[in-house]
Amino acid sequence: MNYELYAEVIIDIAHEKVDRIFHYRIPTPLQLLLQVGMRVLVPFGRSNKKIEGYVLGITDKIEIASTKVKEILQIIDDSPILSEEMITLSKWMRDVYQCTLIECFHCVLPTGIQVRSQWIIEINSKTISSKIDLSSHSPLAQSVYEYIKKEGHGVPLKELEDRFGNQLVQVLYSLRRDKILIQRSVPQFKNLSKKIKMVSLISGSKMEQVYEDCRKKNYHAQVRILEFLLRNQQAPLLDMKQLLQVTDSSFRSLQQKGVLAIEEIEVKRNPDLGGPAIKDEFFTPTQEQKNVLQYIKKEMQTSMGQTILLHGVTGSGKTEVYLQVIQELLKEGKQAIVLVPEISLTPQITQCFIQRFGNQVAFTHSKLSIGERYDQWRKAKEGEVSIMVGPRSAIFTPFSSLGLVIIDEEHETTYKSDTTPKYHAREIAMKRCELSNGIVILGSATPSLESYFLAQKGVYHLTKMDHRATQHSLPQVYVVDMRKELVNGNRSMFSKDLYEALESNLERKEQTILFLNRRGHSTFVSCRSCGFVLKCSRCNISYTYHSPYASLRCHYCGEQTKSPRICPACSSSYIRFFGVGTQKVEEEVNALLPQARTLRMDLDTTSGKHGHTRILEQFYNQKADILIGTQMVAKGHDFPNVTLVGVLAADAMLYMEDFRSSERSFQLLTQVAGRAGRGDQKGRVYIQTYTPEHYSIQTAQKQDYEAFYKHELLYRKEMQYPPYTHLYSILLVGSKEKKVIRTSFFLADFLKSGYQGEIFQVIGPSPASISKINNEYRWRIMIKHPDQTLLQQYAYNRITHFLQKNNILDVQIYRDMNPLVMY
DNA sequence: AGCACGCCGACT
DNA sequence: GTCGGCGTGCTC
Repeated sequence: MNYELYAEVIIDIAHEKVDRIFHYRIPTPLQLLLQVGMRVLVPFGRSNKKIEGYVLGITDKIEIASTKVKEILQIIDDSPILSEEMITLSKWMRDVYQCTLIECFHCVLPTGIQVRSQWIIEINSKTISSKIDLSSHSPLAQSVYEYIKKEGHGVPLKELEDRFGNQLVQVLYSLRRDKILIQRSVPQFKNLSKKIKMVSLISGSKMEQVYEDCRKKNYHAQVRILEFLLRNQQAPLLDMKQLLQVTDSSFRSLQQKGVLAIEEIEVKRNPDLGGPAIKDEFFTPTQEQKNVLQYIKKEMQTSMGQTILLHGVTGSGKTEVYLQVIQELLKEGKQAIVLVPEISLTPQITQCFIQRFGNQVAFTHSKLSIGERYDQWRKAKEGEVSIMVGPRSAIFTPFSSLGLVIIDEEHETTYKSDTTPKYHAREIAMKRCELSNGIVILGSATPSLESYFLAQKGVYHLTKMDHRATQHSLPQVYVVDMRKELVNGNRSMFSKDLYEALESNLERKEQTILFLNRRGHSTFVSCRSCGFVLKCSRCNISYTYHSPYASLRCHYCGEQTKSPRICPACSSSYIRFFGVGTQKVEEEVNALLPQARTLRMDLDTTSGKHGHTRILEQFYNQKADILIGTQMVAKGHDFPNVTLVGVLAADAMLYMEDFRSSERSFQLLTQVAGRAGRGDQKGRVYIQTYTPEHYSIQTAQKQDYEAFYKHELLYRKEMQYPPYTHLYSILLVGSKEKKVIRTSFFLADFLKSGYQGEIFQVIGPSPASISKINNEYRWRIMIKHPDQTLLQQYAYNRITHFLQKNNILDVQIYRDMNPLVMY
């Protein structure tokens, strides 16, 4: 049977205009091999550039002229990279997040596998050299030609561009038109898998002879190798060299004698988790945990596709519940994904899973290399593991029968992607579990308002744990009014109470965490003479002063300059530093309590692969008394000897222009407070604030989620914010300010005038809260409507229409359904 | 997106 | 009269 078959291919170019199926003829030898979900290499466009594509279907009829159809060049992998389920999920994502299908594929697949091709320019061998006439070409063309000729082979276009500058394009065009040069597209395949050399014996009678021979001649190294292999059959070459203290030459000579084989085999990497080692304890569940477990197990059997919100106070032992639920799930031969905000910050929870389930667990995190992550992904795909622990992106782990997704600390904003598609891991989890009949467990001590609201309405099922699993109750929380400290003449960053607590904690040899949500030394630098504030030249944001090297840094674009001694505006020398950051806190602690050993943990001290681990390990092993840090110290750590937590400036995030700022503050305060008193001693928490009456602080002090929830919900209802409505955010970005502004107004008017019947509230345009980043101006438009689907559709239709009608140049338009952070 | 081709102004 | 700028349109 020999008839034409065509593949329906999505081309790997992220643009709406090519976000559709292209047909390619399947060459006969590939017809039996090609499957849906595979990657193929295809020629694309007028220049037949070799581009990778994804096969979404195989068909025998096409509606376009068959003369236009090109042929698949080759299959890239030996099996489909996308399962049917992942294709379905990607298509759903494309519709919901309003992006291209290829962007969804990139999101669903591990990074670094993409095949990109390079242009190679070479001399056209079909043109006889005597006939080449360069006289009509420019001198530049002649030197380009000479250069390629001298190289003797094709030269990458990039190399020519670097060498000959921007006039090259025209020159190449005319040389190619005259058939003197040709360009060739060369794909660059990446090999992410790791190969190691494996040594093994070749069985046969020769072996004994060689062994005896080596012994007689006192070839100790070779004897050791042979004896080792007789015991172990095979082993990695590198390990053997180290273990037996032998060199390559011994292996080579054994290889020559024909008794030893060295072959390259593919291995999957086992990355380091890092973090302090913890002891494995199997907890007998408390009564509360038992109840929750029973509840979840019942749900697992009866209501598939369900989402359960597990609201458990800090220290209530959610991890143990997760572990036992998974235990149950594994019995059924299903797999689980466990999402955590960021593993390199909290390796402990991951360790719990590894200790309990051993090599059935794979994990990923941001500090793994691309190859390491790729191997973890393949372990899941090939069924070697049943549990994946990781951040947001781990939600796309390719398990074949996903039974459970756990999202720990579900309120964390890191679960929302900040690049297209702007998905929330919770939404993906729910969709995947709908497709595979699994259940989702959202766990948090401080659930997001949206989730709790849905749980109250019965959309999610709610289950609670109100008590700590250890014998000790929640820590005692004190709110300190910093206004009174000021009145009493205390101008230091520590209140009297916190300072005394710090001192006594030091004496008792108990540990302390000091939390401040700002890194650097001083948060802004200004001139006291003229009021000039030093700002980043590329961003509309003030510089942060960093004390080592007296540098000014922009926390948005990373720009760094030396701190000036005189004011750039008025030349006075009254440059002063304001606002406290973690560096300054550390300095102050060292000055006031010189006997205290301090550690600082923020973005500046945690660079490198094991940056976090080093600090956490030191603190865990009590090599320091006080840990000073930003957000990262607040999250999920378990330090039994910490009995005191100080929050230096609780107001810092309370008054940002984001309707979620109260919620963020409450969550953060509750989480930090939860770090205290996790061991045998009762914990104390001091919250320093200038607005002690604020409900976020009041409710956090009492650790009263319900009270906070009720108060915040009223505010949201009054202001018509989520969860009572949905927001659609449009961000316009470009380097030409006037164009960005004009387009913003134009688009806003277009959105305001487009609806019939339904009313869509359009807010803006207005400058984004950071109105310039990296020399790009940012404006924002919001649309509000209570119905998410209607809002989504309206925004999509109007924007699409707008883009069709107007040719928008120099302005990028980013959209986000229900943004979590207001930029 | 990324490429090729086309149409127009600033030069020999 | 040509070179080289960018605008325009297409991609199985």
